[in-house]
Amino acid sequence: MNEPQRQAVLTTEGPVLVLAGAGTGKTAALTARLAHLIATRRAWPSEILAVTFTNKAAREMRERVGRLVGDAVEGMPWLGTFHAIAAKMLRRHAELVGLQANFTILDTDDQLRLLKQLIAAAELDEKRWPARQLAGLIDRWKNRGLVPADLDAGESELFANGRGQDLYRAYQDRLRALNACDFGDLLLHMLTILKRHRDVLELYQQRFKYVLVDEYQDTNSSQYLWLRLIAQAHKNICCVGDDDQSIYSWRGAQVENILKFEKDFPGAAIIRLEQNYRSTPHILAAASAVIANNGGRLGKSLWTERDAGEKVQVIGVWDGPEEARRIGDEIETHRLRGGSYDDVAILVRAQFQTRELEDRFIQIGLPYRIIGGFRFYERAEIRDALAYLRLVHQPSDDLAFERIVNVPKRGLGDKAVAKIHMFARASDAPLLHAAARLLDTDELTSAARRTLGNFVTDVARWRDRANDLPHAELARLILDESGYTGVLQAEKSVEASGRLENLNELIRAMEEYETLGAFLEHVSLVMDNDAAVEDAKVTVMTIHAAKGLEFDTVFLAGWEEGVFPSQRALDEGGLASLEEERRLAYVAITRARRRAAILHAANRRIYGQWTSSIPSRFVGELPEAHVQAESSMSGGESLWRANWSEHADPFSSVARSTGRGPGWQRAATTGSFSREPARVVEARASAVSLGNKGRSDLQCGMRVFHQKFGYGAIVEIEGNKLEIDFETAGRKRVMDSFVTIPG
DNA sequence: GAACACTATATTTTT
DNA sequence: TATAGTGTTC
Repeated sequence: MNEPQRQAVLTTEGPVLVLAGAGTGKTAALTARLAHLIATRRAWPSEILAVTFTNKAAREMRERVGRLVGDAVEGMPWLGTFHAIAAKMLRRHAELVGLQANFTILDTDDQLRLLKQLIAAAELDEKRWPARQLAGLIDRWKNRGLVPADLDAGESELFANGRGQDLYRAYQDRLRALNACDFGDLLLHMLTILKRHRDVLELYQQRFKYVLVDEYQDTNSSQYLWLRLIAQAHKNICCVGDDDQSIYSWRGAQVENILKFEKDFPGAAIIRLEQNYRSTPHILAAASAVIANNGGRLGKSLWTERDAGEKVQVIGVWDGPEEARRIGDEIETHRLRGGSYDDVAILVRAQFQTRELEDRFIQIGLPYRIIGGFRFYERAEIRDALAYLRLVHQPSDDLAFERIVNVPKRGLGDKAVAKIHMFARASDAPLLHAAARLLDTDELTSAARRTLGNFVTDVARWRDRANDLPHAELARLILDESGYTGVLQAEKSVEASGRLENLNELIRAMEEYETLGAFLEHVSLVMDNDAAVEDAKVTVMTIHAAKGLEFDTVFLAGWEEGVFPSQRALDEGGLASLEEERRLAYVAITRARRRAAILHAANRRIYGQWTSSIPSRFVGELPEAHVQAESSMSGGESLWRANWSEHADPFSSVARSTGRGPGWQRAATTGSFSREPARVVEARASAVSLGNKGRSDLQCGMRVFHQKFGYGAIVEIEGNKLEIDFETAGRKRVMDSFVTIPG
């Protein structure tokens, strides 16, 4: 351990802020600190609160602490994610916010369905006021620690002409009636309890002699308030983070939390971890130069003792497919030199960029894995199976009931369900109870009555069996008896067998848990499924997903204005977003141990439209001394320049009138464009916001004129890209907007 | 309730 | 371009 790391471990008393740059051995210091606290008997494992953001981080920390202190850890009951810990606490005090201890934790899908119902009930047009938007707003309010009563008119105004507050309140009432809460509530409810009930607050304040927070720059307001309350008594709080790696502000994270730590905890010790053990000097220099363009940083300067290694590569290519081809080639070369696929990651800004890579990798048979996208517990069949289990576990889980009452199809359509709803509302009972009672009436058709009767008795029987059957067995029984597996088996498609396989996997996963309740809790808090160790593969993922990881070789694809930095982020958040994008660039570069290659394409298909683009401003911010640039475009750099020459710029007239939101303007005037003439800045704005459709006046075989290459015949037309056999320059690919029809 | 046509829409994502 | 969600028809 180096000196600052030792300090981070040994400064046990009082508030401590550890500013840990990328790759500086943060986790090692953190786990050593925990082990130290335990080994020196400063606290029992149960007296330490250690929070992380992801399950993965929590798992890793638990393992590493275990390795240092052995079984004495006994699991550390209060080491976990914010949400897991808050859920654990909330189950003990649920009645203080009107919930029962066995409350359900809803996921986004349930949440959305519920909100849709509420929006419909409020007689609002779901088209005009989408549930997703309301979900987003409520989430943001919760992140900020705001309950419905805290909203002012301005906040409420953000949805459906001032009805935001009402809907938020209705949503919370509905959740309470369902004995459920969403993710945000886990923290928000605990916060409410800690504020209102001194005894509970003191209980936790006394218990936790030491508090440790990982990734502090990612905390949102409610997490921050929660922490501050709990740490107030002993004030032994150690927060670890890196303001330069704050990339989750869109999720409510407040970098300010880390920036104002000293104010919140006067006399705090500030420790900087700056020696980097991960990357080469070139990579570090590149990352540092980029991030230096941000204002308001706490400031760190990373250094390393490692040998220089290769410069950071910057590769310009013609279009997206070529980018994928190039990356594929590079990886094969790496492989031929004895490298492993596991060493390599390709990081992208947005999920859609993985498509082209995937296409290419399939084509050349390069083994890859794409991280992100659909997660195991989000698959429809898994959610259906879970809904059955939830309903058996908790008969008042109306959302589960609704989800599966007609899955598989049993002829209980909208009408039947609407009647059950009416009945439930009238008698203030859960849907399952209402359904049972409805059977005694003549409200339903005889067919519906019979099938609903079967369903209700099935559920009752499963509930009975829950007492004597192991829950994995129970799950199997339910899936069989409900006809769910039967339907899939009958289908005989590849997809159906995949689903059956997933269900088997689910049941296998259940076996690892003591009780059904414990399993369901795990599922709602841990949405990812531990992937089995596989063969060597290259990894494709978003930069967000790569945070905290490292790879020998990293390809950073799609560094173009509009893609990265994302135009949308710029439009919405202006300079603040630009800086967050820059932090994202910093995170991206610092993932690499030995080799980083940054790629940008001149043309890219976005939503099916060919779009011209220019290199990301972040490429311009890379320090020349540490970069090796090349361009593979036909015509080389000259064509590149030709694209933006005064004459050929197809956007020069449009740029002045369209395509610039207010956000962009702010970003454009404050960003660092010093290397480029002002006119190019405008071209940048337009290049990404204007799509190009292919021209209708061109045909194969036509003779056309090109500014740079002269006369030639069109060989091929693909969207707005042309392949032209030029009389003097040979075959080139050009954009159709650059050619004219002579005569 | 299945099959089809039409239309709106398109980041980042953990829990 | 692709897809999801909605509406229409039988």
